[in-house]
Amino acid sequence: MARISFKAQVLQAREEAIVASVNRLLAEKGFDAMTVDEVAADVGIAKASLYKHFSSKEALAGAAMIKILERTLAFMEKLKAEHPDARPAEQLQAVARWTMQVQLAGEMPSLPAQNSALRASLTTNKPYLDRLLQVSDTLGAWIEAAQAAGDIDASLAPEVVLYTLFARACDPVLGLLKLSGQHSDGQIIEMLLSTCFHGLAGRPSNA
Amino acid sequence: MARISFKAQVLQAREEAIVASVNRLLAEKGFDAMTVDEVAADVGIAKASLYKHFSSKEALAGAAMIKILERTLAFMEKLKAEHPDARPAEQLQAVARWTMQVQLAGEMPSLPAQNSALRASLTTNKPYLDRLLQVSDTLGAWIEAAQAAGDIDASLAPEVVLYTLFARACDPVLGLLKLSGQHSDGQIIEMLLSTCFHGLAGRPSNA
DNA sequence: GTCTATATCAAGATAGAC
DNA sequence: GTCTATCTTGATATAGAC
Repeated sequence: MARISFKAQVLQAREEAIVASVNRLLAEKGFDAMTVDEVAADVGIAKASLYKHFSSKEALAGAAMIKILERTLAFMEKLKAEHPDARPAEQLQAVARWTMQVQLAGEMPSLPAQNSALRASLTTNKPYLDRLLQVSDTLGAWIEAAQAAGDIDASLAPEVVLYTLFARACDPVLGLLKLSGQHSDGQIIEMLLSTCFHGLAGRPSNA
Repeated sequence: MARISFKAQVLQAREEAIVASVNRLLAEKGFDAMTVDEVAADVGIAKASLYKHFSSKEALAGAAMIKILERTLAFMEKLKAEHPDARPAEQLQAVARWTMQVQLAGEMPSLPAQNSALRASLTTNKPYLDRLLQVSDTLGAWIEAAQAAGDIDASLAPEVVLYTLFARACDPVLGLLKLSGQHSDGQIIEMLLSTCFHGLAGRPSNA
């Protein structure tokens, strides 16, 4: 591992602090409501300094997305290592549970599906696209294996399953339930996991 | 029914045209990306004229939401009239299918969950709140009946089911699948309905 | 690379004539 | 109520000194 100068370490730490702030603000208010002034104030530096590190608001969001994708990849690697013999469907459920926990912790950045400037920026952000592809590939392999094993509905197109898992990772339902304050975090997660994998109808009882 | 002057009819027709434009733009680009200039241009009137009808951008969105809630209420009334003996779970599924069709038709306005100015405006918009409550009450009654009948998982809090149905009515997954172009509208709806009511795991086969 | 101060611009809202 | 022209604001981004 190459030695890194002290100066570079400070720089890197600053960038990590920026990304952490962006991540939190994206989770809390979303991309459109987040302002660059807020980010700068939160980090404790001047806005112009922010722009020395990241060239645009979109680049900030991209960095936050890269970070969460890397956390996701790390979690999936840990799953593979710790439960090498788990059924693919169990791995998928573990990932879904983890994304909900991240969401409950206020650490899941969620981007608007429709902002075109942001989309344009992300689709030319290679580091982001690489990690997105890597996450999709790992999940895709588990999905197909789970379908072959009969644990995930084989009549569903794999991309439907994949998109659904991504969508549930930032589903507004979780935030609404949390806001209503009538259930514990654990209850919320178990109910949403159940609706995700077994639907509103639930597992049929043997009547 | 009171007679309405010709002038008032023209006015009303104009307002309906405005709401229709807003509805389409909200469905297409979302609240934040929609501009009042666009709405005015789409309707074919000056922006200042728009503001004679609606006092703010938030009020425009409110009018569109009222419209879609009224369409929803009308659909549910029709369901009750035409299928008085249907199981509550079937009614719920029919509503979910209908909302997906509306979404596929590009007629489902979707508002950001986090925009605070918009939320503040809607929470003081009585006509909107009234209709929202009415829709929620009808759905809530069906949900509890379906749980009693064993067709909806009784271990789920009713509000989880309600929020989930609302969320699936503007789920981004549908738009993504439509965009990918690999499935017909009918296939998309059936797959998403299945994941909604029977989950990613699907109905267990009798192995 | 950090700061203060400023340019620039898009978009919500309004003035005032007709 | 409709228009054209304008006001105002908030937010992205940058200039230029240190």
